[in-house]
Amino acid sequence: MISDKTVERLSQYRWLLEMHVDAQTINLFSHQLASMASVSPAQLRRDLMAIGYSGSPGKGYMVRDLTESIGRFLDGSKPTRVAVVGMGNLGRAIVSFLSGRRSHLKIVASFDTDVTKSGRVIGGSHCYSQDKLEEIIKRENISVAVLTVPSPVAQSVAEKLIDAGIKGILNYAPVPLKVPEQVYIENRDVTAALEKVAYFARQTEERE
Amino acid sequence: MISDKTVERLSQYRWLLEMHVDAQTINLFSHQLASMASVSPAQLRRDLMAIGYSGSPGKGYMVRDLTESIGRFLDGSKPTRVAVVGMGNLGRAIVSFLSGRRSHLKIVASFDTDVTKSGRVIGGSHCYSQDKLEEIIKRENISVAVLTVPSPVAQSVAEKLIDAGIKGILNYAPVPLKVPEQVYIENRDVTAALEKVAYFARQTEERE
DNA sequence: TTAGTGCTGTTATTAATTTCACAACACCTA
DNA sequence: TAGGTGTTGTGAAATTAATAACAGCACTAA
Ligand SMILES: NC(=O)c1ccc[n+]([C@@H]2O[C@H](COP(=O)([O-])OP(=O)(O)OC[C@H]3O[C@@H](n4cnc5c(N)ncnc54)[C@H](O)[C@@H]3O)[C@@H](O)[C@H]2O)c1
Ligand SMILES: NC(=O)c1ccc[n+]([C@@H]2O[C@H](COP(=O)([O-])OP(=O)(O)OC[C@H]3O[C@@H](n4cnc5c(N)ncnc54)[C@H](O)[C@@H]3O)[C@@H](O)[C@H]2O)c1
Repeated sequence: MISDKTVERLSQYRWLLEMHVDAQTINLFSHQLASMASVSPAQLRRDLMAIGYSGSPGKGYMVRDLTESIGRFLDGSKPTRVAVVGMGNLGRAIVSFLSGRRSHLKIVASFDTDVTKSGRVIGGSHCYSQDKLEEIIKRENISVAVLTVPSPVAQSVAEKLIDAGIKGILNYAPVPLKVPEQVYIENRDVTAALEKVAYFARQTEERE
Repeated sequence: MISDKTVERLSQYRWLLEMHVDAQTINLFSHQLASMASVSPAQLRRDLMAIGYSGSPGKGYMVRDLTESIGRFLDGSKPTRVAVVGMGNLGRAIVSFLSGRRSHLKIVASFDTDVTKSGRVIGGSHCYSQDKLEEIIKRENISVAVLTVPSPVAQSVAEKLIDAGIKGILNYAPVPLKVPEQVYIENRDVTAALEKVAYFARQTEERE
């Protein structure tokens, strides 16, 4: 089984390969890509070992080939269909950011209880009323949701999503969701992240 | 030295204590708070040990007291002054979300190169022109920055921030910043997070 | 061809983090 | 008082993650 951390780093390696390697570079050494990603060369080689990719000594890794290998591993055969639930400030920012990006992550719908938001097209995808949630998720075969609703309703909305068949949730509400273990949850609590940064920033200040 | 993970969990414990514990509850057992946070009781006890807090057997932890202990540990003596750089969709969402929250994290300024954004008050804090960055950061004694600028400029903006004296950065641009090691960086790459969720969601789908 | 160089893949080692397990303690009840 | 129950704090064990180390290969140059 492959780890959490490894998957996240693979995603980053691919992004670097696609965005930060110029077209004429056809191969790269582990220390080069590792340094772009701020990880150790050993770590990078180990991550690639996990997906069964091999470079060649003296030659390194073929950029095109490696990019595709990571893609095959991360993306699977068909695009992942994604919904964003809660089209407030954050939800809209995420939709507009992700729309028309990576073709294998498709934002196909969004949901909101607020009638001034639902029924419109926001950031390139249709925003539906929350009542339609189960229907649309099943019909559109959506497997992943981004949850950006106010925290008091996050748990109950998550349960509706899971009942409707969602298999993974990227949760921005600062509540640790309680879900059955087959559902994968990734929590992104902004306040906790900022408090962490503030704590360590103060540590370095005080060390002076 | 206290770990990364522990600090993040402490922040979460505090949030739960403040928001999810009703006023008449005066004490809690480790298994109760642990279950709210979805961690093991042993983990919780160990985290509290790290900050030198002690409960009492049979009684558990005093809610008020524990909340304050975590606060003393995380917050330090004075509020942390924070700036948001790049007032696009995401920057504005974060500012409006954080303004008027936790009093020890103060958003005191924001910055943008776009003249239609700078010079105004956005989400309760003044948005300055990017030219003023160094001046304001020094004058306002800002130690932490949230970075929400387009990724091609993220590295150069980060360097300006560090020159101006910033000690910690919460980075939303999907580039791994290269910075001197005294500066604490927390990367929040939305795409990588979503790809990770999509990957594990697919795993559970295929396991069926 | 042969020796040399510099890389990869993988095993071994070390480090970090989490969980286990249990003595010691507080409190309740009789 | 004494015995029972249920919790904490923490050393030890287990697990997980990261780093180091190195054999072996590919290529170069003489
Ligand atoms: N804005 C940020 O930067 C930010 C940062 C961190 C965390 N968050 C969290 O993300 C969540 C949303 O933040 P926001 O700033 O976008 O808030 P917001 O109030 O702007 O948006 C919330 C949206 O959810 C909708 N909504 C409410 N109940 C709903 C339901 N039951 N089903 C579907 N939609 C529902 C509302 O109509 C609204 O449009 C909150 O939990 C917040 O704590 C936001
Ligand atoms: N919107 C999202 O949900 C989201 C999610 C993940 C990551 N991101 C990342 O966050 C960043 C911002 O995203 P966004 O959607 O808010 O984009 P955006 O284009 O809406 O906002 C970017 C803002 O930065 C400003 N800017 C440009 N150059 C600047 C400079 N040198 N100094 C200061 N300000 C500058 C622009 O004027 C603009 O207001 C991007 O790197 C993006 O990849 C956004």
